[in-house]
Amino acid sequence: MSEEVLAEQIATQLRREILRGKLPPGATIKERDNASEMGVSRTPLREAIRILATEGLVELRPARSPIVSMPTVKQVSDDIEVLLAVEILSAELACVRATDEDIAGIAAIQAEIAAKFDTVDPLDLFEIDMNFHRAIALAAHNAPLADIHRTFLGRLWRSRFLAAVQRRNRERVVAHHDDILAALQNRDPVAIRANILKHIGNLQRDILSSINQTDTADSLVQ
Amino acid sequence: MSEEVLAEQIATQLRREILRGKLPPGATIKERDNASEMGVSRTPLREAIRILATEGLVELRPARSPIVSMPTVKQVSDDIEVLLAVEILSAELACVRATDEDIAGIAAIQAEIAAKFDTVDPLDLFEIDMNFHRAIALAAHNAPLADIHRTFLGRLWRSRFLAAVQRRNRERVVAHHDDILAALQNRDPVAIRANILKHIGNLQRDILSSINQTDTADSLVQ
DNA sequence: CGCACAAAGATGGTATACCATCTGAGAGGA
DNA sequence: TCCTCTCAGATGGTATACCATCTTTGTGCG
Repeated sequence: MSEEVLAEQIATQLRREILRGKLPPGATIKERDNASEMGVSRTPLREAIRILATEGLVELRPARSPIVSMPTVKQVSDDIEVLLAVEILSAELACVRATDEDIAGIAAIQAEIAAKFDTVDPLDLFEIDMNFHRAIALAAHNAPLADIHRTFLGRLWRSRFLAAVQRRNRERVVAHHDDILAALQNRDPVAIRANILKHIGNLQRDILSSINQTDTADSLVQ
Repeated sequence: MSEEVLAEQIATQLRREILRGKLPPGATIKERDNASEMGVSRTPLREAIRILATEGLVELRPARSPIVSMPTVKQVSDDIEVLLAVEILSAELACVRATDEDIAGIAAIQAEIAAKFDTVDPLDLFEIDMNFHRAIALAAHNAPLADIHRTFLGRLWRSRFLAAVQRRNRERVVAHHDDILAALQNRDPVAIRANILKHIGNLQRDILSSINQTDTADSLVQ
């Protein structure tokens, strides 16, 4: 038994494979095959699948193999709707509750994004961008709210990534983050709401146009 | 194999026992004991515990027995904060997206509450009250949002119940629901936001005063 | 008398074997 | 030729046995 529970490790590995596209939407995850492939038994693999199911990354079907989620446009749109509300609430709360250290940490992440934007690979940049938003959610000092935020960020990870590689706009992203950061530093809930709304609103538009371009049906396919 | 997956049945039963207080906060749930007691094996019981853990009703501890959650005031307060935001967003969306059937169903539930308020037992009334709020969340036609709502309603169930039996105010509850329903029927997002805020704001006050009265420490104990 | 260490029991984590159900292919009849 | 029924393989659900670790208690030494 290593440092972490096996099911968590498996979930982490599967999550990466799903988000990176190695396990494309629609792929089945057979308990026996994947378990033997990863060198573990079915029990922890099964538990890992349940974890990913609560995160919305895989879909359980009664008496059938679970499949990697293949969200419809409606589902993606709903997820964005929730993410937007959660980000706004988190940011507003952060204006009140964030410590100076919280804000300094967020500013550091933003500086890192600005510095590395043109040099680092998109995947890694994406992780940093995610950290920016995660840090704001954490600065709200509301644990369940941060949990929801993490869940929906993960659920939208793939859609966001597909949209981002297709529409890479340094000025806009950096400027938006600057606006958000400035509002937080001024502890101005009204301004931060407007800035988040603008930022995620663009995200929504990008994702939906990305889906429409890459796919004619109503589902995201690999 | 019966109509539903065993783990779900076990989760439902355990959930009821927790919410009804048969399994008080702080109680340990030993896999072997509870499994043999319920006549099932450890595997599905274990899975049920994980389900309840994602709902926040039980708390997993590494290499220890899971315990029924014993939320602190801070945790309850955070949960209410999320519930409030989710209810407001749901209600606003419902003003736009609810079908006439949705609204009629909600009105019917409200009528049932008003009719049964003084006759039915608090536990059953509570279920109906929960249905009222659930119905509004469902009328937003955003599945993940409704999931979050259900989760936090469940998480706060016990706190709300303890507060409700202690402070039973027919006029206020019915009037609040009437206001919310009227705003929905008028499809007035601004009014419904104000009315939900008032309703849940009272809930928050009641719960916190209830905790302070029944417990001097910072946790909810049986 | 008290503290520390060790051993045994308890308990969650993992592996595996068995069972019920679903799917799909193939054979047989209309 | 096509439909249907049956059977075998596949696959998820469940039970159980084993393992690692933690807790607790008791004993022995200081």
